Amino acid sequence: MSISSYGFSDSEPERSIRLVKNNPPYNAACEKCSSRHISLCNVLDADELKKFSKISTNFHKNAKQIICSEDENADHIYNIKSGAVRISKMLSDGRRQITGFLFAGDFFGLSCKDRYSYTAEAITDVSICRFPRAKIIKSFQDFPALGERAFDMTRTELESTYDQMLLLGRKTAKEKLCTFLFTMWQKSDRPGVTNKDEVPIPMSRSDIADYLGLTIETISRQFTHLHKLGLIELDGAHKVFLKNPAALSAMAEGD
Amino acid sequence: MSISSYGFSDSEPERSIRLVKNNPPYNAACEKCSSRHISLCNVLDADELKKFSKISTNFHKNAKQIICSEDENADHIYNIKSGAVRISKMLSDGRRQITGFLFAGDFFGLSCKDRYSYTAEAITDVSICRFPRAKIIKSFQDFPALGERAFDMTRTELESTYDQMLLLGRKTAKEKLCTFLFTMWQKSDRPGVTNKDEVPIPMSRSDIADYLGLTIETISRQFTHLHKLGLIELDGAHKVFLKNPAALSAMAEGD
DNA sequence: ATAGATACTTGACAGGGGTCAAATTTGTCC
DNA sequence: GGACAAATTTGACCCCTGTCAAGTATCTAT
Repeated sequence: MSISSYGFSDSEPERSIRLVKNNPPYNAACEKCSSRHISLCNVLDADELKKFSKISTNFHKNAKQIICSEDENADHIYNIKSGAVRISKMLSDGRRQITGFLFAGDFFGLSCKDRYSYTAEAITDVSICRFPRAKIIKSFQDFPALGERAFDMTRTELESTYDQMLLLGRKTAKEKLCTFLFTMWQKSDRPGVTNKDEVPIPMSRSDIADYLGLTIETISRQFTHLHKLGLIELDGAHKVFLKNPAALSAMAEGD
Repeated sequence: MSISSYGFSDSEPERSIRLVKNNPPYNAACEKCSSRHISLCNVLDADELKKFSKISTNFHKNAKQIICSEDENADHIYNIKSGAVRISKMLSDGRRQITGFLFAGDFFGLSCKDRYSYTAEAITDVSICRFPRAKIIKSFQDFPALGERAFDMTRTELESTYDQMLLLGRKTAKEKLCTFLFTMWQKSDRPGVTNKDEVPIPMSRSDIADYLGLTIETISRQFTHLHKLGLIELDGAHKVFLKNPAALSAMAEGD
């Protein structure tokens, strides 16, 4: 079964279709977008945003729905307003590699070919805005700062993939999970997280395994191991408390 | 021993210093650059190239010399005119991951931070031109096509890192080496390679191992294994003949 | 609240690739 | 061209992580 058998248009919820139909002259949602300050468009002033918002469409996806699929026409760029998304590639026999987890403020889909080279799926319920590819590329010319911002974000993403390659190629299972947890902790000073030690883990063990190049059993064993070492506390499978972030970080680098 | 103890300035050969001193009003080398048609600057017309070439400096490095180091100030962008370069990151205990091999036409060093996040070393003798970071970013504004070209090349690089993450996280040793050899074969229709089956392998077994997340012993064993399967012939360690590229490609994907 | 499905954890065992060591080939420098 | 060093190959052995299986916890829907 190919993952591309689930097309975007098939899984498009009715809600977003209504939004498209009622699309105002400019997208009022942009002005009050909660992730605007950390998104691609944060370099635009009020006037520019007003113009830019005309090409934006908002929609929601429920957890587990596909946002775009490998080998599908790369017609849109997606910007996450809230929720978590996983980006993955698959081999023909079903082996999967998750190349990244994306959150509010992240964008994806700016392919260099005319087809997506990966699949994006909602981990949690997500709120997303998207832009037609041709129009956003035009916008990069109309608003050079926007193009520079997209370039910057792409370079940042590229550098983080280098770190992930070091992890995948050279770190042990324990180091991999420590790296993952510490990174999630660094990202977790967001609204909704009150406790400084608390790290919400929206994705499943299976997702973590496919992100770190391990199996779910190894992930589970390493969680248990870190717990026995006193480095973490678990409250269910999706909430972790880091008891010693510094030690975890050191362990992540093999020290 | 930190790799950053070898600074760029320490290993700068005298030859390139003379070149800097004799720098003409514009860099005549750009006009007749052999890698111009595949490089960053291939979007510039003759006039633009003349202006752009003023910020370029040419130099050579011998095999094994360091071009730039992790944590060093990211002052320059480097463009490879000929030869092969490896990009790597290291853990504190010496474990190394090579994130990519670069060849004529490739560029590197366009960091999003003020320090390089990786080390670049010459695998063969290399001919390189470089540009001060601040000036090339200015050039992206003066010549928008240049910025777009850099952005395109960065996105292409990003997509190839996704493939490499799939390889590192989910492929077997055999599949990894098949992928590597097939990719090198695809890149090898370059001047200097006459035989259609011939693939020059400039890098060492150690480099290949650190690129594929394996050890040199495993690389060596897999070379022997592929030879016994009749898929490759070896002429020394640095020249491979692909006897059946299609089968190798299928094996690279696990089919 | 209960039942079934799904997700996660734990255990037993095995194998792919790592480690250590030695032999062989290739490259380099007078 | 010969000698030494470096790189590569090959062999023996083992461990980390994967596989297979069973048990436990959590989630979802009535």
